Amino acid sequence: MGWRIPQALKERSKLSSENTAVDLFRINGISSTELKLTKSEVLYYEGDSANRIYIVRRGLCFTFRHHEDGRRQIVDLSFPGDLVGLEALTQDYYVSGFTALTASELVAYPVDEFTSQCYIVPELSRILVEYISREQAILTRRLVEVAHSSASQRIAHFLLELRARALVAGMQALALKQTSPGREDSEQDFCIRIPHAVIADTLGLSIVHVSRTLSKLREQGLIADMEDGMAIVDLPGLQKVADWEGLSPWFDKVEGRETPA
Amino acid sequence: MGWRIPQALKERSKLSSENTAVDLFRINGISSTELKLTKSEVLYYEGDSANRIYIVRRGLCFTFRHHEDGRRQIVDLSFPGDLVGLEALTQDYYVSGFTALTASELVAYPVDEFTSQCYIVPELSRILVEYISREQAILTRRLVEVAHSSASQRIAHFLLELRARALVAGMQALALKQTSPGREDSEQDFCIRIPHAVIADTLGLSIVHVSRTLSKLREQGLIADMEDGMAIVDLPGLQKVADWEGLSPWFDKVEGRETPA
DNA sequence: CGTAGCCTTGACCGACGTCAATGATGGTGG
DNA sequence: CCACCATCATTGACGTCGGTCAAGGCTACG
Repeated sequence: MGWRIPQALKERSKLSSENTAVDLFRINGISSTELKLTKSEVLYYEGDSANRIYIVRRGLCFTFRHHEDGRRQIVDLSFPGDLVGLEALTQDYYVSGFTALTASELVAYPVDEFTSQCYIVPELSRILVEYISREQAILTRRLVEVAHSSASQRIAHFLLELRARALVAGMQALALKQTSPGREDSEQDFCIRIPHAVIADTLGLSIVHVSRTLSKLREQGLIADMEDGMAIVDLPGLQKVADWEGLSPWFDKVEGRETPA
Repeated sequence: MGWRIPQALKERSKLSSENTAVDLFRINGISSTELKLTKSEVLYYEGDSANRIYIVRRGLCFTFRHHEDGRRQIVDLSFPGDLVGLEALTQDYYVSGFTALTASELVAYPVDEFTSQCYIVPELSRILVEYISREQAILTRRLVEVAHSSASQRIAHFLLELRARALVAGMQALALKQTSPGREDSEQDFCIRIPHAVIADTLGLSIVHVSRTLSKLREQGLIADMEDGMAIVDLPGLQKVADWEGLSPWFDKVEGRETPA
């Protein structure tokens, strides 16, 4: 029952598109509306009629659903550049709600204008498929994580994902600031400020346990409290705990035994 | 903190396409190859180079990934009519593996032929987006489920999902047969035969606990052992335990309180 | 008859949830 | 400037759901 090393796995997608979604929508004459959300403001709820698609320009938001017991599951965070509300393409009502974690700016596109174009313009189809696939990869990953990992692993992974996505989105830090200018990725790294409740609801843990687990990571010297949030102090160490493989969900180890059905 | 009743929620997708995927692919001249899988045969592993897309014609299969500790997570089951391996559209290597639960027949399409067409032919784009969205809905749902539900709820829900998807796919039962001809949905209903290990790996539970939980459901008179698998005896009862809302993930109750960030 | 899967059951234990009390912080209005 | 309150974080005590280990049974199959 050994580990089989697959071919080298590439980070980049086959379908890299040069234009951003925003550009594409503009080029194709889809009308846009700017809008702002204040912290904690809800853009739409589960069950609201779905008639718009959005792109986040600034700020940090998230998509959520509610369990019947009233508890909240955060399905995914949205960073600047992310597409939001794609459910509107295939459904009449949103299945998830969407709200702002920090004050945010979005652009809204009417979905009917969108659908009339999106299947005709190859570029748009492509960006859609690509984007939904990416979302799906993140979701799948999170599913595996929530189903099989310990609290420390989940949290470590979550912090790394936050960092990676924020960097991709061009944020130097998360609703916050960089610790000391000039540092890159050595001991003291990235600074994160986010309520424990958000971590808990994303990873399916209780707030209390998130607090305890963060304390443990702190004791282990992996993260530290800064004046404006927590910082990743030992990036390699945290990556080891989280079994980090990069933002893309590629595996660098694959089990090669016969798979019992 | 009351429940807000949203607008009536519809089951149907906005983008209902009359042609099946198989028809569409044929019409657009994409070359196809038939292939068979024996029980437990693996079609591809995580890390294999991704150059084909498949459609399941007969049998029951599933997509899996491995956790670094060697444990298996089943990401989704595939029923006849389901598209498989769409990761090939956006990535060079499969991120998940795919294998047959029962002897199965598939059709394979080369992905390069596919990509040259799929963004140009609106019908194809549409079916893609629609399909991936559907997959994503199931995934999201499962995430919420795994994160927040008890073992009985997860299992009850899983059984109902199996039943619903099998019926959609036109299977009268699951690798099996209908119990007594003439019954519809009264006391004795649908018959399911599936290894406990599959349930466990799908829902993130141990085999032992799956066994225990099924026993409990049996004691409660919700399911029963038949000579060729288990049958759902009390459908409404099971739906109540699972908090079943139908195959589509629409909520019929939405919490309307302000959402704390 | 022996072996290999798969299911079941019991004993035990640990990770995580719940409840509750206490602090730290920061914004707001008087 | 301070009192007040809301939000968020922390910590302890305690309970439980579900994992692990191990043994035993059932069926299928060579």
